[in-house]
Amino acid sequence: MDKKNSVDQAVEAVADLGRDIGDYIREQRSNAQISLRQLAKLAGVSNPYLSQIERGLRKPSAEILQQIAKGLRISAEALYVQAGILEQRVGGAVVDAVLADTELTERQKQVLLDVYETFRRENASKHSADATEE
Amino acid sequence: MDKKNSVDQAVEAVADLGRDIGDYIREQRSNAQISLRQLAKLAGVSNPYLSQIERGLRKPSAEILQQIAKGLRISAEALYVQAGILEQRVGGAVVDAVLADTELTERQKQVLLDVYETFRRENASKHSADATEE
DNA sequence: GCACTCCGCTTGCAACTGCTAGCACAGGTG
DNA sequence: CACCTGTGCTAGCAGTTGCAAGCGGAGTGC
Repeated sequence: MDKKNSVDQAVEAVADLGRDIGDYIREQRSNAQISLRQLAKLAGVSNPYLSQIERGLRKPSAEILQQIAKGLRISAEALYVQAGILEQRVGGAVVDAVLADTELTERQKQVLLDVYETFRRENASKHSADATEE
Repeated sequence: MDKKNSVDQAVEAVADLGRDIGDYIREQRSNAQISLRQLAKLAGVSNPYLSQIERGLRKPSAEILQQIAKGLRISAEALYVQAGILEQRVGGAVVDAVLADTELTERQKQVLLDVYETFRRENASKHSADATEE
């Protein structure tokens, strides 16, 4: 019984993953205000396939994600993260990378990290404001 | 004739890509001094398939690469770069981290990377000036 | 000789990926 | 009305991916 529930949950989790990347792509496409066919053309993939991806029916390869990212004018990495291919390391991948960068002075590092934190704060408060309005 | 040569070259280029990741995996495995079967077991993929990958006969998905990376105890990103899924960007770690950060908008990412590149350019010219004095 | 373990590889197959042809619907034009 | 363009989706298919079963070879111990 417990094992069955565990398998069911795993299946649902996988299905959710497909929906995650599909929802994300649809959202970005909506933000860009282009139709499914337009994005498919920009990305160089077939529009039925893009439709299936958005609805979580198919799981695209990294190459297809790369093409979709190009069509959306966003980084492929962002799509990889949504697809679970690339890890989004919480709390500090950017911080770590900046601090470790030997081509920057310490002062420049601080400036960069200040800008980064400012952006993050802006996005966090905008996110809270959205939640408050709803 | 020209078109045929162009197609041939494209085919060879694709085959080379397969050999690139395959050679790289074999090399890492050799460094780790483990057999193909041992790595396959550690990675959780079938050993015939791993063999085919190493010989460039098959093109593994990102998920399989992730598993192989785990078995080799190396980062998945290193394999993605070899497979052409991920770009190895100049100034890599910072750029990669910024692009993959889902808490930033695409515009903020560009701003941050612009600042970063500006700093690096400053340091590069300062570095050249130092070299000239020496 | 035999049986066993390890090695890397071949083969055939099921499931999956990405595509083409085409559908139904909505809106606009003459 | 017919025709056109645009929209997102269905269905069937060819090619690809990843696997299991099994092979031949090498080495070891009885």
